[in-house]
Amino acid sequence: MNNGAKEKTMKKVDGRGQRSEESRGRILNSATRIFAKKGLDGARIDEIAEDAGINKRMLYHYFGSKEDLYVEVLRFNYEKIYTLSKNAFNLADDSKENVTRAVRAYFYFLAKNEDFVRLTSWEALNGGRFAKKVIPQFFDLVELEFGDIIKDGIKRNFIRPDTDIRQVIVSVQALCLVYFNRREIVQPLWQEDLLSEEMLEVRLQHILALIFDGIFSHEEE
Amino acid sequence: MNNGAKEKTMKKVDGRGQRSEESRGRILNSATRIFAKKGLDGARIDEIAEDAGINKRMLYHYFGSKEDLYVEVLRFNYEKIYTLSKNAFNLADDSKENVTRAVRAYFYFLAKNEDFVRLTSWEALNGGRFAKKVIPQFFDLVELEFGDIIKDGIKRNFIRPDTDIRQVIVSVQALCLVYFNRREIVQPLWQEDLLSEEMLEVRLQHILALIFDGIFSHEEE
DNA sequence: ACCATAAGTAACTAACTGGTTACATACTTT
DNA sequence: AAAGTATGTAACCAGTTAGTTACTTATGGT
Repeated sequence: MNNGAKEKTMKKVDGRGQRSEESRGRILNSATRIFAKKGLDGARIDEIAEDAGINKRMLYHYFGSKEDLYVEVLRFNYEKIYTLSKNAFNLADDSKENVTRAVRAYFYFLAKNEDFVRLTSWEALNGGRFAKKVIPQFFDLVELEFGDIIKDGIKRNFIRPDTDIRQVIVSVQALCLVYFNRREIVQPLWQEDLLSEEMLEVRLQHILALIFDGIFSHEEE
Repeated sequence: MNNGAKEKTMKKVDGRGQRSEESRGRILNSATRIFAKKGLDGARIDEIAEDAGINKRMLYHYFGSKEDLYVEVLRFNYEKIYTLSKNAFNLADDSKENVTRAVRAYFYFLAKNEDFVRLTSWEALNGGRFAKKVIPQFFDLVELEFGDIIKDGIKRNFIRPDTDIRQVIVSVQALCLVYFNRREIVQPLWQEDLLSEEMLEVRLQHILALIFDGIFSHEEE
């Protein structure tokens, strides 16, 4: 419904159409930040409108309702990681390199998109009620691409044949996500900046070491 | 403040004192369930009061405010895992057995206390703002005990000496937590009951395999 | 029996929230 | 320039929420 109106205004390159697109964009960005920070319940429409420098009337004009806006925010952000998986998850000859690159890409994507981490965390807590409405393939897509990398690794005998791919995918997600998800709780205990270049790399190397020595075939034991 | 009133009523074994303790307990249980399900913002005081079969007036009498009740709920639930770490985290001679037992205890505690998983997840999303107020040692305690197990493993040469203990603790938490945290999102994709005895054991064994082959010294590679 | 107090009830309020409406202005097309 | 539409504003509404108040009932000590 909003998409229809959007397209109609889109064809105007200048003037009102452009301004409406700008407004939509500003709302989406503000809403992303505020929904990420406070969740669907905690976020206030008035706050989003004010932050976007737009009137509440216009916000409802563009997005219909709070929940609809929230869903649009999810779509807007999920598209980012969808793009990531299409670009960074390639199948080369070196299995170890494939996994490393995919995990690194995923890890640094999360590091640089805290809003995304938080949005998905809120979603997890309400059972993916809204995420399901938007791009239901999303979760699959990234996982499928990563799954292919693992499968290929098994075929090439770099990864143990009895590896449970689904479990590995959940584990990789877990190892990356929780670091950012619980950052604010861990930070005061560690007394270090978990987002510094060094600490990020330490964490990533730890994750890779854990994964590889777990899933790669060993000669011994 | 409430503790004072509580103690005063406690000394009566029967009658008013007992009933007030019962009421407090019922409120705490209802609040745990509802806060876990909907979070601090989503939960409604009226809903909690009704669920506890008590008047809202009394709820405020016992707990002062919504936030105070929330904090009490956190304390009430954190004490459970504190007890766990004291009972299940023992140092025996077999390092592998120590780690296995601790991880298993932690994993099954989470499996059987979904409210706890959700409460801590909500807390992670608001930066542990309220958790910090209650038992600030909590997070440390479990981690310290587990850290000791790892340290002991290193001393006994079962675990690589260059192991970053903090990273391992976060990773263990991650591998266990995310399975339950994202259960509702993973479930429709896997089309299996993630909480069935079999699936729980599959996940636990996967976690243990991943951890051990990561942190235990190998002869090769 | 009586009284002080704890436990409980229901109705209320002041503030706030998501959502709406009546109205004004700016821009584009013809 | 007229007309139509996109964009914007502010006041408003109905429902909800956390928290309160005035009042009643039950209990235990004396």
